[in-house]
Amino acid sequence: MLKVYNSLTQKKEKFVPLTDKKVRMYVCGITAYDSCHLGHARAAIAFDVVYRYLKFLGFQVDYIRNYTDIDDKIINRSKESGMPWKELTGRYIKEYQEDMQSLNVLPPTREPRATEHIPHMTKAIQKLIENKMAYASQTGVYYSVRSFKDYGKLSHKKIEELESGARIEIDETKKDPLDFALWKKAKPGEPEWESPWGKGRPGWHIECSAMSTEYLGQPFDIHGGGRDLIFPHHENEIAQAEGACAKSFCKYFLHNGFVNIDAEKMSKSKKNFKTIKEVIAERDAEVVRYFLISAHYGSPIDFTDRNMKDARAALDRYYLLQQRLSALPDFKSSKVAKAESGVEKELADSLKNLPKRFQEAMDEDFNTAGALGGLFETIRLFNKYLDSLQGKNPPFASWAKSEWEKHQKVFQDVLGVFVSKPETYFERLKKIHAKVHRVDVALIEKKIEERRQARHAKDFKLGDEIRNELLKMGVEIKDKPDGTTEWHLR
RNA sequence: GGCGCGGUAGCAAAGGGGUACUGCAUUGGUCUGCAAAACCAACAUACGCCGGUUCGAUUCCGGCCCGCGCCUCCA
Repeated sequence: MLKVYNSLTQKKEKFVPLTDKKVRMYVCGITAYDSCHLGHARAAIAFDVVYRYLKFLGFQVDYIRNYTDIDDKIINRSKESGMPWKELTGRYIKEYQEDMQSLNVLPPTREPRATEHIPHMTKAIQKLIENKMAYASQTGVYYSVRSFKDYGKLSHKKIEELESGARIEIDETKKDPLDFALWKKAKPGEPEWESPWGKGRPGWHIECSAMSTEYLGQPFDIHGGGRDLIFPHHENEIAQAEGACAKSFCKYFLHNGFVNIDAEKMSKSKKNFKTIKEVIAERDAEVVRYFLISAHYGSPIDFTDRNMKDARAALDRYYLLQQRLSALPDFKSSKVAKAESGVEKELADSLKNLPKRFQEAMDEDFNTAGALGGLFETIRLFNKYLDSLQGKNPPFASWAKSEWEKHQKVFQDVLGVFVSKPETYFERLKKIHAKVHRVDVALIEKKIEERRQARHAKDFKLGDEIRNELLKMGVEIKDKPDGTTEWHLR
């Protein structure tokens, strides 16, 4: 039974979709005016895992993730750069999609853009005006926050408290400082669309309530996004959707935690961000994805060199086992091989329990960290078994391998990691690290060849000297039984 | 000031009323010409502090301290 932490109720609740076997989910995407950073990657991956797990559970999932392709930041950036807004947003949407592909994030069912849904938004605004929840002024149309009695139910804030803390805004024709814009009238030279209140553009919040309800209906099941969107963005979406048609907006609100740098939130305004492209180039996309799912999606996660190295080490451990396993014969028989020795029984049990343990963890609000814990326990036992193998009971060996591979499929499908061939993975990392640490691969290989010759001539002293020399360069070597030597960078 | 999230070993991170999944690091060992990898063993006098409930709490309740976040755009 899947349970999810619902920000609305502040509790972990049983997940029961509104329509049997169907899940309708909307996640706030990006504002396309600049390159995306790790924080955006985290949100995307968090909900990608939600999407994948729901599908794994057999739900038919309708997953919408939007692009904000018009707003003040876009207009400003367009002015600064001289690039037309449409070209600008097109460029960054494309870049985002490339980033998502490298991170193995599945495309949602639909990725609507705000500017393609202006008529729906104006219709929604009209409805709000009719319901006396909104009013037009000289500068645009505003939502009257006080007219919505449930305002604050998501962020658990009270209007009076907001009032006292509200910052003073200049040049507003709002009736109340808390009211927010549904429609902004265009200033000369700004992008504009027709509306009953004059040419202009939609406010930020209306796009999400309009597009989500257009594609998913009202109410729908899951609304996701970063924690920073709880207020005011999601709070305002609720006010708009429920103010317009007196039906509940969405059943479960899920929010992901931030990526921190030095224990502080990564963000554009603090200028302490790392773009997705940068991090992928420096540490590998699969390592980045592993890192981001190694903690629960709702908690903060600290981006540090050490944490990234740990993530890489864990993934290395996984692929090292895969490499060992490739030497085992494939499973041919249809009969389940019997575990004989103690280690075999231990491994067989662990393999048997792995899917259960995986699902139990994932059922607890998508606990990816817990799921990985179970996997690594099996990895340890598999290594132990392989160490004690000595060619006994080969049917069990190949059966265990096939069981393992069967379960890997689930991890790959749901978590989106462990998807490479071991050789490809190590090759990729070798290249990245050689580049990042500026080491000369040709030189390393030359040294290794020198060492091979020295060892062949039984000159172990020279061989060890070369090995130490390489170690000083950060190169670690591994002599394989077949006489070849592998290397990797520390 | 209001609201929210969190504080688990050297680091990271699960768990959860009956004495702690996992990854990295450290120490000793097995293996290896030596290494590396792997495996074995050791490593938290009990999970921020103080009270309460309980036969029993790190896990529940209350208070406190500390960190982070939102209250302006933000994944």
